[in-house]
Amino acid sequence: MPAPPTIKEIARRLNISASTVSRALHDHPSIGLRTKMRVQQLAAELKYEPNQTAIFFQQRKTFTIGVILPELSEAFFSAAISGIEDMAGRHQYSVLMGQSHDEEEREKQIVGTMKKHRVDGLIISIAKNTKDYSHFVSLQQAGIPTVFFDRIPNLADIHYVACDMVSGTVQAVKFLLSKGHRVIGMINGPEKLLASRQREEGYIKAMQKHRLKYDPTLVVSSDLTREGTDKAMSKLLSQKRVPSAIVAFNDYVALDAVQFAMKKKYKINEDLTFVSYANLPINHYTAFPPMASVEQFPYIQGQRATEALLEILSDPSSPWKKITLESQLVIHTP
Amino acid sequence: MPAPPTIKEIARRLNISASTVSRALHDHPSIGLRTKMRVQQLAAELKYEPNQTAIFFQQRKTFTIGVILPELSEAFFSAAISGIEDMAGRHQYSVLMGQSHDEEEREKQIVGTMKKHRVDGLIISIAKNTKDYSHFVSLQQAGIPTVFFDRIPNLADIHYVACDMVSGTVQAVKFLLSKGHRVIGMINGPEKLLASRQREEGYIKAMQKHRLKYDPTLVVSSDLTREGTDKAMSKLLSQKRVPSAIVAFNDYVALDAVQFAMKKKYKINEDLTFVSYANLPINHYTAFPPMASVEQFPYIQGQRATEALLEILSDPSSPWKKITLESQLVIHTP
DNA sequence: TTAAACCGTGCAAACGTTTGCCTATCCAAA
DNA sequence: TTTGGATAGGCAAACGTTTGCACGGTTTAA
Repeated sequence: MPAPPTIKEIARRLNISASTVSRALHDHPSIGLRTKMRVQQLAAELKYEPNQTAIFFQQRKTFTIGVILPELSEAFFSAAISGIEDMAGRHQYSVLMGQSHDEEEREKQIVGTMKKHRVDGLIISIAKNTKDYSHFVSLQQAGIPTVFFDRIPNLADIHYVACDMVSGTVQAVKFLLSKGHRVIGMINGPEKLLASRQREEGYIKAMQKHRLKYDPTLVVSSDLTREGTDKAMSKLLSQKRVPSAIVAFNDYVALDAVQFAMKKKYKINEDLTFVSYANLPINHYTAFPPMASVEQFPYIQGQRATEALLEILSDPSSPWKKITLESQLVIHTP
Repeated sequence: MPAPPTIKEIARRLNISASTVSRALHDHPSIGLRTKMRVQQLAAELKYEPNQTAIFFQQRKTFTIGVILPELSEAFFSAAISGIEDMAGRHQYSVLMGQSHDEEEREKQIVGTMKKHRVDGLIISIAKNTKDYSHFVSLQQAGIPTVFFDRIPNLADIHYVACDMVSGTVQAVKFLLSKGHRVIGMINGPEKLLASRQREEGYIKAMQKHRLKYDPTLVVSSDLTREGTDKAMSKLLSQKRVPSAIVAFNDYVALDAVQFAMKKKYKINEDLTFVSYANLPINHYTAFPPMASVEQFPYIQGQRATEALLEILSDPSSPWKKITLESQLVIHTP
């Protein structure tokens, strides 16, 4: 491993100055054709590659964006990161990765690393139990543009990309109504989550539009564990008005709920129809998938977040990006 | 965004030299306690953060490892990258990501970017249709240690981590034999793949151990598309000896095969038992998952690859790492 | 009392690249 | 012959940090 060739080296060999070499390599107009050729040829011969670390340092810019996600191995996030990487790559940006494992401490630490690496900007989906936002504020102070994505903190002036669950939920409930269901249950998530509130809002909205009265006992909440879902299900199925269809908070919940219902001898999607929110790529394959899923387009969200960030980077005075994608019901045709 | 504080700035304010500040910040023994304190206090006040880009440049080391994978959104790879990130993070390394989308061109381009970024080392799972390895050779020339992982190129002197499918296949076939199956089919992948050869080898080995003769007509191959799998299945099910159990190349193939079999009114895991190789995290949830899966531990593979790379980085003279993990049969208890 | 040892600090170079400004040469127009 | 403008290229500083070496001062041992 001989030291890689540098501009200086080329300059020395050609008996010209480093600045000339640099300009020649960049096709600067004030360099004569002769020298330009000589430089470029020698550079090719030596397989010269610019030392980006030097350039990053000198330009105070790294052409790198940091991405902090809760869990890289979750289908939703890995789709998102795929979108991020594609869009970033298309614009010659690199992607630095970190996963918080939904822990606030780790998240703060990664933010620190990213800051030290002098990433040009960040895309973050915050950890579940992050309560303190000081590390995000410090990013603002440091002048590192940040686009939040999917899980966004409750702060005033931020850029974000998120997916509105209201519209998707309205579609989901309407779909069930159109299939003749009149008693529709919902297994929602923890009440403090924005995602939960949006789902409930959509549920109510759809019912009202159809001039049906909203029965709160049909909306139960699960802590998203299997036990929580089992509890929610047994509550739902033991009430006076037993639903003929259920909207589940997400695919994991739906699958738990399906298993519960199967144990109770319900015929899935006959006695009891399920609709869910997609995070698993499996509907194709499961024997009793939900009949329809509200799709959140993680890949596209990732792309849009990256796009937004790149725009901010090229125009730092650009206004707050508040991008909301519409979720959309996808009906599974078996 | 005022310019972030630098060592120079601290030095100026304290009327001492930059070198003293640098040393004080690093707890260098030759700096007096008084100055050390003063420096560290001011640094804290100013929220000084070392400019890593300067350090990277100066140290010719970036504490960054590059990862190039075919597809970030595939469950197998996203699990792997999770392992990589965890292990890297534990050692204060960052991870730079790239996905090749299984295209040779893109792969080469990413290798170039990684080189320019001066990553300390690389972990690569090569693209399906990469035929030309020159970009990998150039990495060697540039002195960038590279650990290949799962999909490894056919080159002599390389580091790699892979998972041996032979042992897992032997276990899988044994498992089926122990369940009383005597006619066991296999849907294998394209014959040129190492992965396919290993599966067949395992199949034969297991049969021989049980003094059963190897019937080649029971091993058919699919191009891994649904159509290919359907074709393979219909071949398998229309022969004289119809298998009562099938070993499928992977989960995707297995699920396609299951659907095919269901259409033909087979009762899954009763008339026809399936065993597969895991790449989906869904066995828990599917109604008719394979009865068992050969697990390849992508997360662990990722970790081990990273471990290996870190060792190489700390001891560049270390010998070629050729790490083979044993695959292992996991029996799904419903 | 002198020399040696030690302590705390500063100097300056180096890492590779870019860029504002200056200079030298040449040619043409006045 | 002077002026003036291209044209082609060099100088040097700057980015922030680290580190080998030297320096002046104080203490310690002989």
